[in-house]
Amino acid sequence: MSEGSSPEIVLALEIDDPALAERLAKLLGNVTGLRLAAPGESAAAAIVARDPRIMPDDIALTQRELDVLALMAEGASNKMIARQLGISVHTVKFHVGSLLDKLDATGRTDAVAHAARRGVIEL
Amino acid sequence: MSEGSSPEIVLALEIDDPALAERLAKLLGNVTGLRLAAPGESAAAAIVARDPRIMPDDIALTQRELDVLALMAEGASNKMIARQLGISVHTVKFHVGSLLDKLDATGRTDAVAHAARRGVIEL
DNA sequence: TCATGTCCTGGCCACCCGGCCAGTTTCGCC
DNA sequence: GGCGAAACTGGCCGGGTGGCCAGGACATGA
Repeated sequence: MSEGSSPEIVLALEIDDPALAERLAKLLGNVTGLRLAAPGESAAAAIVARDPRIMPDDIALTQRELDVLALMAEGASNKMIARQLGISVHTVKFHVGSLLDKLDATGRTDAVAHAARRGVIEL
Repeated sequence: MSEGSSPEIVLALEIDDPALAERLAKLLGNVTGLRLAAPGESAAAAIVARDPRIMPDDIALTQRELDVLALMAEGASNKMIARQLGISVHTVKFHVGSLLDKLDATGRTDAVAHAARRGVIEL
């Protein structure tokens, strides 16, 4: 069912810059034969930023925060992270709190997603 | 873009598949406010191919699960997802449970990470 | 010396999460 | 019609999470 006359081309818009993303979305929104992918939808092609200006250095993560972040990305709970790093759960929460703050995330899942998007961590 | 000047967005088309590239070029060719980059020209963004070998069929997620998963990747809580989808929190938890099971994840953060790794979702 | 920043720890608490039980409707397939 | 899958909803509850308060140790640099 994929090939044939004219199936819509699904494009994923993966631009960090909100202004550029919005302009592109508006421009591409009413192009017939083309559709922007919903979040998570698999697309035929993706629009990515040409200039990887993704990681602003004003958000500098400390080594310990990177440690915690990496384990968070593995799905580890605070307790597991504490055990792994040999520190207390309270300290883990402290670092997680800093992470949420610096990454502008609402929760640990959001933090991991943001970090992955920015290339801070590799999934 | 307050004035009617030309904040043209230059897009680089970097698709290997000639058929897809041509279709995209044709579709994007006559979109005002947008221009395809000449070879070598610096562009604001690029259109790249999306590897289509992404959805392993051994883990088949339902449409609803994909909806929930996408919102999870945005850092949404169960309550937010419920509001967004117009369903109850219990139903969201039901789908999240299925997701954790199918993706073999220990929690929602792990589920999002696994899904991203497998290409089920795009971050 | 004093200030700053990182890292570490504790308690407390409201809320969220995930797993368990139970049920309903709707849909396509045999 | 029966039957399973998907989607939906409810209650309950132990444990996890995140935000707030407090503090101390240690190194760097002004």
